[in-house]
Amino acid sequence: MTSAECAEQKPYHHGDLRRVVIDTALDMLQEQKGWQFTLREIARRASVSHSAPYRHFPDKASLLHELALIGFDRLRDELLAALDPTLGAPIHLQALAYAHLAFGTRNPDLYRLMFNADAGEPSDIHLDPRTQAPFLLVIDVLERGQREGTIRRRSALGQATACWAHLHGLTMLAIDGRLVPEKVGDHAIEDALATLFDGLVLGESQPISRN
Amino acid sequence: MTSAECAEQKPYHHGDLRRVVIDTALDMLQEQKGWQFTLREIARRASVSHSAPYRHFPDKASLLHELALIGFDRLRDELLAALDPTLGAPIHLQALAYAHLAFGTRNPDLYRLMFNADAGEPSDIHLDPRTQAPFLLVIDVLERGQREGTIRRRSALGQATACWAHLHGLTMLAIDGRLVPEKVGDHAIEDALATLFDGLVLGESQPISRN
DNA sequence: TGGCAATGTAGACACTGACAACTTGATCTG
DNA sequence: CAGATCAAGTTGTCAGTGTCTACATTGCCA
Repeated sequence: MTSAECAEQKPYHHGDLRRVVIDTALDMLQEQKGWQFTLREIARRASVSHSAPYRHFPDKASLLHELALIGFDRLRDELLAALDPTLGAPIHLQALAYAHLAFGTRNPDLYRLMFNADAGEPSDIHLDPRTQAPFLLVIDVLERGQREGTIRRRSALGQATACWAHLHGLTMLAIDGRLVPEKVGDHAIEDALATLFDGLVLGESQPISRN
Repeated sequence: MTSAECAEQKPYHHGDLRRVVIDTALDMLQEQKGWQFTLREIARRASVSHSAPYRHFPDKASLLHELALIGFDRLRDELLAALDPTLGAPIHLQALAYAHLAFGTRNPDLYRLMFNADAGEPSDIHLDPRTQAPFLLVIDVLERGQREGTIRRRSALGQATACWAHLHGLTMLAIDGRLVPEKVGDHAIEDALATLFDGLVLGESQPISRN
């Protein structure tokens, strides 16, 4: 029985505008190319005056900041969902890799927003624990693999950075349509991941390739 | 004896405006954060009317496109300068890696612009031969290394994609200030590259670490 | 009951990208 | 050498944007 039920005449106060602004912005990120959506368009879609969103976000940059943090939450959730403790570390890493790629491919503009740290903020976003969660996940799996003897013994932090960079780069290239088959082959992603795992996994246990 | 010499009163026609627009835009990319410079600011700096640049670029996106292509030219030049045919493939790759990183670090916003393919164009930029040149360089070195027996035998295309992704990701993370030591260790870049080379280089010849 | 703080509205300002119409001047042709 | 032509630069204009200020509405608490 919320007040939003009598849709005949909308009440003066929206009641849940902050959430609606965020949801609308996320929708527009999915639709549009680039995150050059406008606050006024968001207000229009929410049937609210053009400056109402400013009651909830001091400026556009802070909305972008919030969206990026939500993106990291979602990425962490999707990586968590891909975890299966019964599997060994190498397969585990592969599942994480494909989950990461899938997330980026499904939310290209949100993904770009998360990592660009543009939008005016001095990229202090990367110090937020919410952005660190996915990284810590990878470190855990690597350390477990080193204890199991399936992962090459090196600084897990360095290996995690390597995974992070590799996956991030691959995702960006995929998002930007840079992995066109004529240039990079038909199995670019699998091949690139194979080289990453060549550097991580001990022994000849090649990661299973997707078909 | 150009007409630009009598600076007392500037002539009606600038004479070299296209180049000046590009150079000014490149300057602003270096100064500012983000490529949200304005065409009008460029015109102001060039002491030219606000719509003069439109005689040389149909819109802002096409200027960004041109800037990105110039960026790829410069990246190719810097990678070429790092090449030394007397060296073996592994060291060679390491030199390319550091050159790539240096380029991105020195021109962060230009680098981001090159890869974002945002700005409205449908990312057809990646089909331009000018953007392919750096990629082909890496393939050459990898194929040579495979013939020499210093590089693991795999699809060179896939390995090149792996290098490309790894380097791109690492550069982006570095540019975005994501590799803060508290999170990722003091030797994040060296460590991450070590894992890449673990996956590429045959035998125990570890790449020389920078100190 | 009254007032206050949160939330929404209306209006304004400077700025931007883009377009149209006009001006200038070099260059080419008869 | 006169004059057309056309690239290149100018002013003016328009819709749209982010952001600020002043005002309106309303739920809630003393």
